[in-house]
Amino acid sequence: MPDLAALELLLAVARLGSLGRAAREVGITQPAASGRIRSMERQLGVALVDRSPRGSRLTEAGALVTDWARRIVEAAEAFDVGAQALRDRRDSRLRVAASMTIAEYLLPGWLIALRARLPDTAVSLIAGNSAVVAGQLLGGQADVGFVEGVGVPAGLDGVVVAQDRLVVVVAPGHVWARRRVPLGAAELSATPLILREEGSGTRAVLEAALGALARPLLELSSTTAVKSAAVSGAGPAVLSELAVGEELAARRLVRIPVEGVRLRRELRAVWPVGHVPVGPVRELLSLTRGAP
Amino acid sequence: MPDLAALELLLAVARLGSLGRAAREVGITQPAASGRIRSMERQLGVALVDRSPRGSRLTEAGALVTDWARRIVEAAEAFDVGAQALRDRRDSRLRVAASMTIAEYLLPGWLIALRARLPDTAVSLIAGNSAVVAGQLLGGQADVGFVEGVGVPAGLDGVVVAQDRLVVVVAPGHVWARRRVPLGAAELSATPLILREEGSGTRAVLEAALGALARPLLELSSTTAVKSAAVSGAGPAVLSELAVGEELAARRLVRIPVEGVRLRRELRAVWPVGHVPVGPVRELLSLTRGAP
DNA sequence: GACACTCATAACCCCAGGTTATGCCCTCAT
DNA sequence: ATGAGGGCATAACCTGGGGTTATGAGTGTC
Repeated sequence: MPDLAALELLLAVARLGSLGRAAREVGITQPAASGRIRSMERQLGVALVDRSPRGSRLTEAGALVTDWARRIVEAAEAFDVGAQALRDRRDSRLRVAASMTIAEYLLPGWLIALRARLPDTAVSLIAGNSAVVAGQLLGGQADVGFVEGVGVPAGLDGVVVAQDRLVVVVAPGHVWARRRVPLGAAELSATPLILREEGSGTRAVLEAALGALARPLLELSSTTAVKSAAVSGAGPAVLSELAVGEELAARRLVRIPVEGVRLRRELRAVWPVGHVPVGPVRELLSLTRGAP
Repeated sequence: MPDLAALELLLAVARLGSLGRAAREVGITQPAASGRIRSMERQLGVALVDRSPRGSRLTEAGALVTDWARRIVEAAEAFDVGAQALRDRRDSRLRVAASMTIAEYLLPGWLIALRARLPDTAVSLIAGNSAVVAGQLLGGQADVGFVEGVGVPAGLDGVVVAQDRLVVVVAPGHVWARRRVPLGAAELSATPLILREEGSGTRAVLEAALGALARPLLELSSTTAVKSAAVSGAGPAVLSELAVGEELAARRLVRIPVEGVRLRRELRAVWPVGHVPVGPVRELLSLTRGAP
């Protein structure tokens, strides 16, 4: 498996049309770039770039590989911006406190977009539940927060920035994967499901929407664990749409349509009452408005 | 930036709850794993795992980082399975020929799923346009093909496995990003757009749906180039929904609803007339049925 | 024909990350 | 209590991948 730096180099070559220029962009010398690309081609067993005395162009296979690589590099960029926010807890100009779900799935994308607009704004991130977020804001340790669930914590103002829908998913092998009729509320509430433990946000929403729930098939302590169990065919699970996007795209999970149930919760940006968002906070909010 | 192997190690630690066991799983020794995690914590400036004499558990920050890391590793897995298919052109048991769009966006996911069901089936991939795919199939160099566009090439049978929708997108700063009324066909066809060059599949679909088109704002030669131009605010672009999923999620692009135009094309699995799909081909098709 | 650009090759060098060997800490069973 | 065993850290050592500089060869362009 080639490493991240090599993939970035490949993207640079694709964009700039020359090994040497790509090398300069990623901060290495031309022979180093030449060698890296070659060793990558050896690893993959396919020629990736056509060298010519007046530049380098991607081959067919190279274009394909590059597009796959781009996805890795983009995920790495999200990781990087998130990690940086986690690290820079000191004297950041924009301090964000966010719930886990938001920090995990939405924030990196927002931060990448924010960096495009305000490249020099250092951002710091603290992740925690609603109470933690409220505490950070009221204690003056954060400038803006993001929470999920019903209502705004006391002492805070807020706006809805996104909707989180819960979806019912099963592994592709499950009988439900073949059904074409939407699931009804009655049937859903009568079926044992894979769920988070009692008290979790998603479970609360589900219980509120359905009233009674059948005894869970499995109770697990993290979203990831629920997802893995569902992927491996243990049974149907109910999860945030945000959490299963990749799995649905890759067909590791299949979404089962549901009708007659309202499985949404609001994701809100919040700030202390009276603090009208200005500056970087305002900028960040303008990015999030209308997000999925 | 930590490297891929380190991220995989972190995921293993999260899953197994012990540095030593994680080390064994990824094929290194315990001190090596210990060192890698530590150097990663140094890089990120955050403690990721709580070591105790009876195992290691992720910290809060560690859980967040791990979830971000998981996305990178999953993208890398898709890369890997694709790259392997590209390499193993010799004596593979399942030879797939696919159009670029499908090879790029859908096939890796299918191959991961297929590997879960048939771990020992070597898959090879050839990417090309419809004519290439048809040639490969009729010449006996491929077992199954995937093509986009209207109709099935002569001599082949096929089924629709997915719909590809074209979407209108703009950068978040564009005026259209604020509009709430759907775009009409007339308005769309009167607006200069960023498009692929004449003759490309997506452009053909657009022209078929709209009749006349305004002179393009920009004509570029790859989907990626169109996307980059749109992201950097050059203007509205029309692209396959498959190509812009990430950008929409990360708010680098905003989708503009359109009404009164049918912007779809079918993605089909194809095979030589008479060759009823059996074995691995049948298995692969069962995975793709009903995909987005 | 000189220059400017491409890429490749060769010789050298360094350190990140691996290994083995060992010790400390804690828990649990005898 | 006391060893056995699992879990982690530290230390000393080794290796090779990937970097560097220096140079040459091919192709346009002025």
